Amino acid sequence: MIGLVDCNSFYCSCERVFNPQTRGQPIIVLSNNDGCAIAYSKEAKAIGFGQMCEPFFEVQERIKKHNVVVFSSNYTLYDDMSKRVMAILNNYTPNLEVYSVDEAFLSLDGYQKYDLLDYGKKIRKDILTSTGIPVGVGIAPTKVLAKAANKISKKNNGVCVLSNEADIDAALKVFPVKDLWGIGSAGTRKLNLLGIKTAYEFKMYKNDKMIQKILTKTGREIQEELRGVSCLEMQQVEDKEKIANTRSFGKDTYDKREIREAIATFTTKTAEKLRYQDSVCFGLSVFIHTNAFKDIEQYYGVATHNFITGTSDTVKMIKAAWHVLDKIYRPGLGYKKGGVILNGIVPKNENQMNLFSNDPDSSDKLSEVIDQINNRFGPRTVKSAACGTRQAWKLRADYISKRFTTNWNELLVIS
DNA sequence: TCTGGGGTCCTAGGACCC
DNA sequence: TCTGGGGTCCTAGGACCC
Repeated sequence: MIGLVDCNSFYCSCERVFNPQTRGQPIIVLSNNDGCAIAYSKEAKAIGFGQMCEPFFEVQERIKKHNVVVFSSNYTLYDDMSKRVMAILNNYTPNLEVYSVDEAFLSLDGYQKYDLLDYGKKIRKDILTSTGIPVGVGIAPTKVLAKAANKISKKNNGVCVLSNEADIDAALKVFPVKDLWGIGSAGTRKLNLLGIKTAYEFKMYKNDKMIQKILTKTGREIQEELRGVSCLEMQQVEDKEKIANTRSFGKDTYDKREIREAIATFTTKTAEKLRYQDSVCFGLSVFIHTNAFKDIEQYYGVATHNFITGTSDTVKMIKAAWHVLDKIYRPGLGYKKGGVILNGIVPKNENQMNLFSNDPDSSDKLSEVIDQINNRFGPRTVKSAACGTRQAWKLRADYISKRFTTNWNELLVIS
């Protein structure tokens, strides 16, 4: 059996832990740059919010009208709360797969001898009392079914166990196919054309070749999982194959120097993430983008630099990124978005050395020391001057909460 | 005025090789 | 007039997830 534990309205719940006066009030959390609403508490959903990434300025009126509490996103806080939740879950299974910041799969093989409903309730209570975060627990024979059980649990006291065929079929008969994990809008449209509306109809649909054709291997696996055949194994934490840092700028930016600073900053962050997983990269792509929401001529510039040997050296990577930027930059345009994406990522100890290269990462030690300082004294205590000091391109965060759990200066004060 | 960010997997089709 | 066949590797783009 597999369990899926998922935090309810995770970002909102994190904010609420440190702002208990918001209990019972609708909360929304905004995306980077305060651009869109991306998370809603259940009270906010109840009064009609819930559309993913609805532009903030379009919902302003309704926010005022309903007295909705608004927060900018505070990823430092959410990441730390996530770690706390996962640490607790680790006590309940020998094999935990952290699937995202707010959910995890638990292998429960051999746990059939326990009352799984009780087990789910216990997990739920433990996390709530230890962290203040409410969660839903779904338990079933496969990942896809556990996901479905989890969704059902939210209307069902927070725990749902689907263990035998009859219970599973009864649940699937009233489960819309569009709510299945892995079936998005395109897949839903195609399945509807075949007359498939519920998860049960999908499970029973006999023409496997047709499913393979319209939904590829992914869709076939979902179908098998509905039938109780496990196709999606528990995964180990693996190194990332791509590392990105991309941002919308606070305003349209015409100044190339500002864009150079932004690109240097993005590169610095990707390099840090790269070193954190002990890897090097062979490719570094840079893109810049005009404002897609404006009725102006659009330009999307993108190009890649390939390194001869893998690197994770910030200085070398910024040089490369700037070189790419020079190639794609077109003067006279207002840029709204930019980013850096690393690819060709391999573990550092598998790095191919080039026989003729006379260009070792001289600053391996340097990067290491910078990482140590920044770990100890806070992010970007030391950084390359290329990142600039003014950072005029920076994004907005007008409603940011404090980093209650990770910064001594921002602890919650109770008076 | 204001419109997110970071990932994964799969497939088709091009480039290349013999 | 007629213009191989089969294989691998790589990448762009679509779909999906949170």
